[in-house]
Amino acid sequence: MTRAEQKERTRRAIINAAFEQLSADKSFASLSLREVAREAGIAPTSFYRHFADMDELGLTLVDEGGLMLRQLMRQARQRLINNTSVISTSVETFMEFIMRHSNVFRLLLRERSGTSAAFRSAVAREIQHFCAELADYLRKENQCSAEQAMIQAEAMVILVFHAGADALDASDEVRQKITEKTILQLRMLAAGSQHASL
Amino acid sequence: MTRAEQKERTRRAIINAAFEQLSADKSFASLSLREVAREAGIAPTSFYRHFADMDELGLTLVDEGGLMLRQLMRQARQRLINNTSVISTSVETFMEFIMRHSNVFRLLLRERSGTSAAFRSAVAREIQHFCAELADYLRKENQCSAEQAMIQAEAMVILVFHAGADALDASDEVRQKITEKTILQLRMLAAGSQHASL
DNA sequence: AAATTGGGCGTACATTTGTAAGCTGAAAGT
DNA sequence: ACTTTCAGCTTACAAATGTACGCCCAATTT
Repeated sequence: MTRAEQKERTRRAIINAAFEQLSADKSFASLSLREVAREAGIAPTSFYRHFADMDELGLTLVDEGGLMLRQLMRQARQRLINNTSVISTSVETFMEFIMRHSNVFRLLLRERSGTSAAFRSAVAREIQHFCAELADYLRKENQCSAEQAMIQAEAMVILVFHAGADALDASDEVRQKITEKTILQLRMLAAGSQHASL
Repeated sequence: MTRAEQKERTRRAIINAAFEQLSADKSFASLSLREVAREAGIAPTSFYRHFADMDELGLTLVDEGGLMLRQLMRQARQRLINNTSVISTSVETFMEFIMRHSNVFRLLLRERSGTSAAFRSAVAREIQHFCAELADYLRKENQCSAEQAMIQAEAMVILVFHAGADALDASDEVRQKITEKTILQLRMLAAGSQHASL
């Protein structure tokens, strides 16, 4: 095995260890370098061969999380071909995502309002991608102004994100309720955005 | 000075010290018992005379924060007498609140998706009060079903909260933009909720 | 073949943390 | 006047943390 390969491998081990330890009761901030190193199976000081500090690791995690989100979006758009309702398909796809990758979602959710400005803007950037693509879709669909579309898209993303946060801790049954509620909220927004007098 | 008075006084000192230390770069979770005690001007172990642990203090802070929120709501309703637009008055009042008590707002914002289930549900409860009162208002105003009103109210509160989070770090100018955007979003919701076919 | 590089390790240290144990002195109760 | 109560203090300790320093040895380069 080549040296670069091995290095990449332990780098992944660190990243995976970090994701692994994130949970409902464990935020990234409460993660210690030593804990991550332990989980990754390396000595604490070896951590520095890959990241300058925990912040650098954290930003990497946020980037990866954002990447996964964008993949999710593509997936949702593919589903649209076979399904008429944009809104319900999107919300349901999102719910599947947060269940499958709850740790990733929790990271983004928390660091969005976390203590590190770098983290906050990193998450904001990822969400912005999300909004921009949705706005683009809305503008084409509804033939409204780009600004109007963006404002609507942002509201939609906020609502869906929040619904995801609630759904994380909920039972299957409650999560279904939340999904329906969110769909209704998005439809309110969609209907209202068509109104001339705002 | 009576003994009970003195005890209450240091209790307040602890609470105030905790609020004082919350900031953009310091969450409650990253607050240590010793730090708070130092700021409050007492010995670390004296902390235990007032709270069993940091969690108990944190829940107290959340309660106080919720109380302040409800006071804010009353204030907004009083302003309504002299002003026609419910939505813009409410959003503007909210923005004033988060600027004046940014530490309090940050606490609620973060612990809403924090690592402690007790904190999360405490914050959720406070926000629920907010929603319930708003829903009541909407129901009377729009003569819609209680359920519909609640769904709309929740969406509104989520959007306003999120706008507040963005506004915290923003300049006066940007904050104004955010305020206008949020008002527009709420109007979309209000207009859309009147649509029969959802 | 020899020299260099670099990932991983063990040791070590200064800090910070939560909290246990026990003392003190003034307020409150008798 | 006495005893009791109790908020606050000092001291003490074990645990955990970030990270500096230097060694090792296999992959790479020369």
